Amino acid sequence: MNNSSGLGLRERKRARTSEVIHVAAAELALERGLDAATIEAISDRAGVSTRTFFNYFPTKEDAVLGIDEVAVSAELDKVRGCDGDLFLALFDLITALFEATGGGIKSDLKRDVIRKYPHLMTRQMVRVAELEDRLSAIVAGWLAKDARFAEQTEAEHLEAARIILGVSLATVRITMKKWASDPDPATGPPASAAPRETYERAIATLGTVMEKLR
Amino acid sequence: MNNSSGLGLRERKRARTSEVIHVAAAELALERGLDAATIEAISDRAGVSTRTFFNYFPTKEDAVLGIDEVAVSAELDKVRGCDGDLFLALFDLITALFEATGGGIKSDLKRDVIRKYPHLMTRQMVRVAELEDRLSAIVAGWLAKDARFAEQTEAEHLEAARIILGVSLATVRITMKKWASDPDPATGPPASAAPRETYERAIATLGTVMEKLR
DNA sequence: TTGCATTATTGCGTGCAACGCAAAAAATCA
DNA sequence: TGATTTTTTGCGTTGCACGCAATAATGCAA
Repeated sequence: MNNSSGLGLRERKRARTSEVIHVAAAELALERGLDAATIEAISDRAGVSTRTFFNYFPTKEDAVLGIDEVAVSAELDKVRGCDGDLFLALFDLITALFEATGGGIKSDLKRDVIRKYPHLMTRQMVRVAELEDRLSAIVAGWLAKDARFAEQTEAEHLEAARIILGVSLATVRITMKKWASDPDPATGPPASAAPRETYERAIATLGTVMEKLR
Repeated sequence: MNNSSGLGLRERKRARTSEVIHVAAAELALERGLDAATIEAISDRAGVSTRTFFNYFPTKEDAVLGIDEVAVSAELDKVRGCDGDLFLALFDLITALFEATGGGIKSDLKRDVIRKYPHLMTRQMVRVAELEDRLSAIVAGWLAKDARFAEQTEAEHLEAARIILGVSLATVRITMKKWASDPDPATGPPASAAPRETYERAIATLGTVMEKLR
């Protein structure tokens, strides 16, 4: 480790290659369509062999979305508290997982490609849902430190955490789908603010619905 | 239409073939594993060509689960009211979609195969989620006839319906996952009662959580 | 019952995804 | 520099998904 970033050359190069492949995949999907963006074409543009492609991404869709398993896992390992609203904290965590990879142009690309192929959002959600165990453990940790859940057992915390997580994921999915189907916001305001508010209102709606339906 | 079932011979034969393929797929998956249950092997056992396989199911997993698009659509077209608890009515609707196809041995097969390969449950949920628009329209209809939502606009009904649907799907998924990971219930009591109660308790938990977290 | 129209089945061929394996290339370290 | 470890790559294999056109089965009408 003789450099400034704390990462060896190998790791940096690996991250860079991952990004190159992702960008190639996403751009190709935007330019010529998802079907035409074949793995061979993506690999060509990225300047790697098709075999190397699979050393970085298990599926084409993962490459288009730029899902970097290592980065996602690292993001999960960050210790997070929950100071304010639990649902909002969870929203931030989930969206952080979406964008885990370091960023750069990627966010915009990802947004465009999901806009064009909304089913990728579902894919993305499924991927996050696969982290269910780790995520619900985090939420359970939050509950354990929350005075309002002090009287509950650890098992009950986990139970509640799973439900909260599932509900949040569903709500994020709805939120993002709406966001993706919206007409372009004219590149005006910070595009990332809107979904968070939409999500917040959706949770509020859920609150009143639960109240009325019991 | 000169028979008792109201279906022509063609339709009956089609339904039968669909079932034969599904059973072959599920049994093979149970006997030799999901990977070994190749489309060629399934088709062989079902006595059809591999090409015919794709005339009935778009993917191998759909065949294993026995997802009959026609039957699902028919199930959706049944008019359903919501007399009692809305969440429970939604649970019944969703699980009815799961089992849509007419049944027979299928339910047991399906249960076993999902037990063995839980990720198929996620697949199943994704399939149902693809019906989001039609399902949320149904729920919105229920809300429209509900006195407690009388003051809301149609758009608000649809908005709330989407959220309710998403939450229910998530909860069903959690419920079914738990059910699938449970040890065999010794073939004792009606196995279908348990998930419904588990779901009911989960919704109740969500209610108290929402109360505490606002 | 027979002939016609419709629909289903099948074989063939294509393209692509995914991955195992071992050789070659590159990066790290001593 | 030379040895070690990791990465990249080429090659080959298997299986999924489907288009197309020929063939077979079925339903319908005369």
